Amino acid sequence: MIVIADALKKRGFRVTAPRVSIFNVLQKASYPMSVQEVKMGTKGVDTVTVYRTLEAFKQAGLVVQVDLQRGHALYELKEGKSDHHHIVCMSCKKIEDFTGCDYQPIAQQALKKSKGFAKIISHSLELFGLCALCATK
Amino acid sequence: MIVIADALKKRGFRVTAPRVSIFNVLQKASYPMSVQEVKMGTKGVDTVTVYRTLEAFKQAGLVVQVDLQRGHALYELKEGKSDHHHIVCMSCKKIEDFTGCDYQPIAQQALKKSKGFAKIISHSLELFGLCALCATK
DNA sequence: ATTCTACTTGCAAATAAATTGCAAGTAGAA
DNA sequence: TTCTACTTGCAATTTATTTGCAAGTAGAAT
Repeated sequence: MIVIADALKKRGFRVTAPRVSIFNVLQKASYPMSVQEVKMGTKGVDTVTVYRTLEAFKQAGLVVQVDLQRGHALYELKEGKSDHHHIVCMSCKKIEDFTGCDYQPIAQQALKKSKGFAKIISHSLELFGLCALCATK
Repeated sequence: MIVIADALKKRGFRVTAPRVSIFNVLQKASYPMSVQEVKMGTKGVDTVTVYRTLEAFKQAGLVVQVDLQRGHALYELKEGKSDHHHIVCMSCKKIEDFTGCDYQPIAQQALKKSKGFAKIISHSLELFGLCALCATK
């Protein structure tokens, strides 16, 4: 359990109401959220502030951006469950987490074979398919 | 080498100038392109047509959408090199391909462990890091 | 070759996503 | 308590994507 104020201070962020609120919203979420959803979750934080805060949190490594081929980005706390990814139903958009992405060897090999890359910092991996319900339709 | 007209007909698409043009642009590209880039590559195809065509090609399995955490989607031909992915420089945006993503076991295991998914159709995997040049700055 | 129709396209306009500038507000160091 | 650099909200842009519709046309049928 991350103590919000500490997490913010540790990274040089000021502890402000909008940031705490956004952090809390993300912490309660059980799936990656859109900017709009995060905004709804707070009480009155401006959309722009949500954008800026999520971007800052992302830079700081507090938050991860998730792209699920929708028209907009999603965000979730990195928190403890560091290296999990998502299975997404292409029909109903349901999202489930999965773990067991052993990407280190893949990343290392890719790095070695690459022509001009020095280091890998993060990765994204998402699976797209059909949930049991949508598969029968 | 895909014969454009055949590829289109085989999937029930009419062979039209915009489609052939868009296909050609993608075929010449050495990296995933944005809608705007594709449009620039053609001579006068409307932006909306590019959107619609890319979406149709994607549904048909001709084209793959790539999300690199920019504000917009990128597209590239699926073509022969089926299962390649990208290493992206977070600083200068340089893109390089890599292969060797053995995702089948990961996908199978994720599917098995999942609560309600029936099948996996596609996946995305991107590596984010720094190229040699940007890493020194 | 001509006809006909369903599929396509371009244009205009709407909707949605993300960014920028700036003045006012405030957390936290001094 | 003071002061300043960091933050925020609001307005306005810019960029991305979608939708409606009339006009155009590929390709099947004749």
